[in-house]
Amino acid sequence: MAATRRPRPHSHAPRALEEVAAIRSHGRRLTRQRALIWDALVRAGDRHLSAREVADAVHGPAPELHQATIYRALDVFVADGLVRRTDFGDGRAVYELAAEHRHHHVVCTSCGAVAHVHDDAVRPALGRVEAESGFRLADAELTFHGTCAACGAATG
Amino acid sequence: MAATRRPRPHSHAPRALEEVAAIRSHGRRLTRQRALIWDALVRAGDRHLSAREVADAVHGPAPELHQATIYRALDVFVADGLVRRTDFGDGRAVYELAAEHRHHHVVCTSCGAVAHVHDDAVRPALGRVEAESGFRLADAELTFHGTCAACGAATG
DNA sequence: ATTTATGCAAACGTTTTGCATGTGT
DNA sequence: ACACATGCAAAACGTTTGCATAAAT
Repeated sequence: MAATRRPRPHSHAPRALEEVAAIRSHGRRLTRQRALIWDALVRAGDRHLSAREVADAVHGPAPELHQATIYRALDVFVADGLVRRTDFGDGRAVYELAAEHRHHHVVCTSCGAVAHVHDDAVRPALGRVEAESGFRLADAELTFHGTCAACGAATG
Repeated sequence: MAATRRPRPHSHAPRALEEVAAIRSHGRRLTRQRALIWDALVRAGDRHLSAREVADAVHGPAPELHQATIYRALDVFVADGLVRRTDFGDGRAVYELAAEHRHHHVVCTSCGAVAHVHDDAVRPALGRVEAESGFRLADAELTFHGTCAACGAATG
């Protein structure tokens, strides 16, 4: 399959030292693949990416980078607290840098659109839920499901 | 909502006419399989069941009842508004009668335990989220993720 | 040198689908 | 009689895993 694949000598944008440090934070090894995956998340900013979208972003520079490697890298990042994983519960799960501001999501059950919600709109409720359930929700992220304005107008 | 709210006996009574009517509500056909699946949900009360648990419950009386049929029946019930489906976002999805009181769930990310949360603990937040996002969350159900008391104690 | 990470393929569990047969209405 | 529902097997889906190889420390 891969005829001539030569290992690119450390490619394009100079990676910031802090990012390297972050990946290495828990004694992990800095590999070309992890750097690429990390870069994809950095470039995405506060737009979360699915595992598939990470693959798309990364397959330009490294077409042979396997999806399994992406899952493993993302798992590591999540385990190290560098990346946040959100499962929308409709078959989609997405990843974004933990450094982004904490926020919550609203997903349109009709068209799948996703919007962000500020934490302060939600925090008081978290306290009440903690009190009632005895669970700790310290850094909980919520995913709301509803109907977006566009779909509401169309259907309603 | 039913006009006459009879105190639901915990036991499973002979199939009530209202239940038959419910299944038929949208011109659906009342089949043996659907009746069994429905009964499983009724017997479960406010304990939600996974698709697999419905299968287990139903395979006593009808061992040949195929899992695909269960998914199709549950889809129909959900489409007709008789059953509520909740996807916990950790690979588990569960079903319960829509007639049960509306409530929300807290899932322990460590052990998977699930607790219920009353709607009034949460409703004010829903309004704020609606305002901020422009989404409509009328009958939204939330799934919170956190650490249950037992796991919190164990881990520190 | 040692340990960890990768590529690959294969396995996984859940859900969906095409099609022939069977059943409620 | 007819449309609809079922059983079955097979496929789709996203994700995980075992293992030999490769690369980072």
